[in-house]
Amino acid sequence: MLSRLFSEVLPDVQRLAADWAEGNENEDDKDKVGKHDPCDLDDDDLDEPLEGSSRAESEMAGDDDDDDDDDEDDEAEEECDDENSEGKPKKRGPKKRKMTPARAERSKVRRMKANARERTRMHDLNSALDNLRKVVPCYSKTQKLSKIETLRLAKNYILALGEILRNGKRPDVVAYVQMLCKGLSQPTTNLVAGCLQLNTRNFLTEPCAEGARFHVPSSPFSVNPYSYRCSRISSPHYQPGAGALNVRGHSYGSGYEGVYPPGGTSPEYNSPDYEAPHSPPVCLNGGLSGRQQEAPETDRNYHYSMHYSGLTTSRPSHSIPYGPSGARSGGAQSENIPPFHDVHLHHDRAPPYEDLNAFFHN
DNA sequence: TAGGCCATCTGGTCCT
DNA sequence: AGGACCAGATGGCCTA
Repeated sequence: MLSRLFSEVLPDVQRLAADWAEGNENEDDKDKVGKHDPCDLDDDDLDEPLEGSSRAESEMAGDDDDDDDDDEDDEAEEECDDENSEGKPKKRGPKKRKMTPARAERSKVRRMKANARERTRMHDLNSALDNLRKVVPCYSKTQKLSKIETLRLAKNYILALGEILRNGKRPDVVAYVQMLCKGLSQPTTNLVAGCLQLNTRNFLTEPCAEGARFHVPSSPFSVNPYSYRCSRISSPHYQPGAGALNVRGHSYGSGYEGVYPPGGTSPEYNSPDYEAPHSPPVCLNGGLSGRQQEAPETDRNYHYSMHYSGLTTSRPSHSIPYGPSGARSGGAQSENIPPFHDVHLHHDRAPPYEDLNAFFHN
């Protein structure tokens, strides 16, 4: 793309540079305009066909003439003055400028450069959005949240974390899910809720033998799409290629219709086909990270071992209504969940939130 | 086929 | 003046 751009633009630029070097008072341009009275430019002048111009190019040439080639404009104005000095009344109002081939060419080059910049800008913006996707509670490399859903979820996520910090206590999972899903589309709501519900159940029901090492004791709402994915794959209901999540296309797999209630009423929804183990951001003890993507793999693993090893399983001390989701289906789900160390080893998220971590350990 | 999402082009506006 | 930013238009792709 860029090479094509350069190959197209560079010759023009070089030619323009050469034109410029020949002098601003390029007589060629004057000659080309010569048949027109510069002071009598009207719409017809702007409509003159441009060689090889598309509709866009024609429009571009027609409306870009207001800010380029002032030298030529000055020339035109000078000629106008000359004419006026001969007695003709001076025309008022904005002057319409002749779109000479050279001017059109320059305009074209400028437009192409602007397009390239705009593309780059949008790519940067999309990169930032991708980074944001990685730090919101649900992330998949293959099934991306839409832009708008990413932003909504991120906003809710920030608000939810702020709420947690403000209250200074572990959140109610149901309320947390509701807060997180506020304003999200139904598919995204299902996705997020599903992630949270399952992970909650996982953490609460995982045997201590396995969970002792990797449990997040004080994180009642740990979100880990990877375990989400694993639960699906390991589920007896899982069929490769069937019912895969498609956030963008809003296909979330059979049995995953409608909003998954915060209480968790679906004993066996088909988990979305998450492939990327990237997002445990709601795991305040170990998974919240905004910079992990820059961290090398070794650093990430280091962070995880820092946070997960040696932790002991403990239920949240206050009455969190895990009941419906956790109690009703947690056991069945957890049977199919691989040990969390399988998850975290694939995790590329470093948890640099020691402060927050410490806060929730107190 | 309709609808959602996206990339790109484009012109306008604002800022440096 | 040039670049950044923005929003509208357009067309492609994908899924239900």
